[in-house]
Amino acid sequence: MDSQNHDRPIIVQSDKTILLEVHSPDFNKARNDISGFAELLKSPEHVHTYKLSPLSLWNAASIGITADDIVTSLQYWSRYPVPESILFSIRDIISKYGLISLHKVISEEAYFYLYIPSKKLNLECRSRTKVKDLLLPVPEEISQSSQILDLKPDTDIQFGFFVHHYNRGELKLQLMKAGYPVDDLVPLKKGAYLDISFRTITSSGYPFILRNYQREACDAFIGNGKKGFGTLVLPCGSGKTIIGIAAMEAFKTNTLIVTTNIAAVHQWIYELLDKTNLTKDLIGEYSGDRKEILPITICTYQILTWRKDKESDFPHFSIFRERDWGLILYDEVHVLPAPVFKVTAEIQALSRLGLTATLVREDNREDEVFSLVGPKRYDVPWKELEQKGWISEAHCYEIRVPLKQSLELDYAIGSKRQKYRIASENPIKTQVVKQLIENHKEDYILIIGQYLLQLSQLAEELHLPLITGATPNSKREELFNKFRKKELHILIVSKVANFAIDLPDASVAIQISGTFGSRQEEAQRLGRILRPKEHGSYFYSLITRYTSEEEFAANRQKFLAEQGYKYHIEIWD
DNA sequence: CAACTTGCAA
DNA sequence: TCGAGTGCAAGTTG
Repeated sequence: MDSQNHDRPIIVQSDKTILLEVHSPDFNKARNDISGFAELLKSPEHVHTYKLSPLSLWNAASIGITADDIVTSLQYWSRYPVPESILFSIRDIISKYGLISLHKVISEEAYFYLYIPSKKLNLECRSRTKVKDLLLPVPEEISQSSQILDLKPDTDIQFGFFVHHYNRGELKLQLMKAGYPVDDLVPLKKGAYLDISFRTITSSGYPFILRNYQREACDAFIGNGKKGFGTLVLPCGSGKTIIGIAAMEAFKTNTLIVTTNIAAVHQWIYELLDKTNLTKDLIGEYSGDRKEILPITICTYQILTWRKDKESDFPHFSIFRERDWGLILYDEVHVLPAPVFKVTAEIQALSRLGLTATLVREDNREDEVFSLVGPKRYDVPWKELEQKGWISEAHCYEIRVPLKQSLELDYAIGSKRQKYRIASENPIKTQVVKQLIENHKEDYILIIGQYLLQLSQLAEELHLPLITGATPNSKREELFNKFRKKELHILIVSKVANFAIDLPDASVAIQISGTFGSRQEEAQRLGRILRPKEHGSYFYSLITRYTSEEEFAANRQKFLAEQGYKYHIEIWD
């Protein structure tokens, strides 16, 4: 073995994990390479773990990274020889990408042709019931490849099948689960024309120009040879909405935008009015309050999936048919609910763009997003954004606090859940909060917590205003405005912080208790709170030492590290 | 009929 | 599992 390899930063193991040494001088370069084709599993202080999965490899393949590129990169950074089985597996998985393809049949509307290159693959498809059920024999009158669009002349079509157009999504999903992601080459429907273009000066009076990476992301989606569907992964604060609007400008068509909540609906409307030539009469809100369907319509995922009871169908799905849409935008596509996938015929026929900060889903359904919305087309390199000053450095501190002595007995005898709650509500945290407030006298601070009781006690003790779900909108706005006008510089907020888009900007966030639930979402919202600041942002997480709270904290680190945050651990005595 | 409150779902 | 929060619809009120 070559001894000079010893300062290389990664170790590739035969279980498909990659270990990356954080303190290596090549850490950043190696990480930028690896993250293009491997998923981050965990990221504690010294060694980060990545994994090569079919999905991560196919995402890489979809933006033109080849098996050779990946092999070269692994061998370049690897300390020890890369296991032969890994190299084989990478080539094998990548070779399956786009092996099977879906085509339009000339003068045939109801069926598509599924191209399968070999007898062996044909048998493999037929051996899987869920795939087989969707396949139909190719009728005899279709005997030549010239009757099928986008096939090379004289391609052997004997191993292929016919597929009903409404099974388009389901078929892609099932074949992806079988290990063969389909290359969907059926031309997408063009929607009705709509004149939409960016203003050079926004309505609010600022000059507006698309940033380079925003243009690049948009081009990666619509550009040369792209198929008009896919997902863009963008860090928080990089201007997802703007990139979505750039795609709309390029398509110039009736567009349906699906978002997570009402606040986001309003945010989109605001941005569209501010930055494009679109007028109010062209932009509709389809929500519980209003049911407008206009050339640009924005709705929530929830209204789409609403139904009277489990037996009835989804009445609002009709929105997909009510206009001649040409583009569907999925905001925060990683939360796309399963039922929306069911309207596959309508959705699969249209151009579609997913926007997200992370492709990770806690239910492991990211493969469904991949096959039904589209693969990752662009990943904004956050390091570059940081260098160019579009996003600022964020410092994360985990402060470990001892448990208050009088609670030790309760903790010892409590159930798992009680333990977690006792640790979370540890009153010693209050002292730390006081100290942090002292340290950040000049900064704007949000204190975030999970339990209302804990929050209201803290609010009372420190004489600070508190916002929870029960706080009426008028009161929220009043406090937010004071905060924005700098009349107020500390605010305590409950889980509303997870959802409210209009949360004011702060440069410091102190989390005094966190949720068991979706950590990925939490990290994402925190990313939103900590928007770029001149002197960087600070995020403090208070954790009670030697309690179950530490496990939760360890798990969350990876999401923060994924966002590119640096992480420090401090002990409080 | 707009502005609420209430109950439900996921 | 629980706690807190959301959005939707339908009912109630001035």
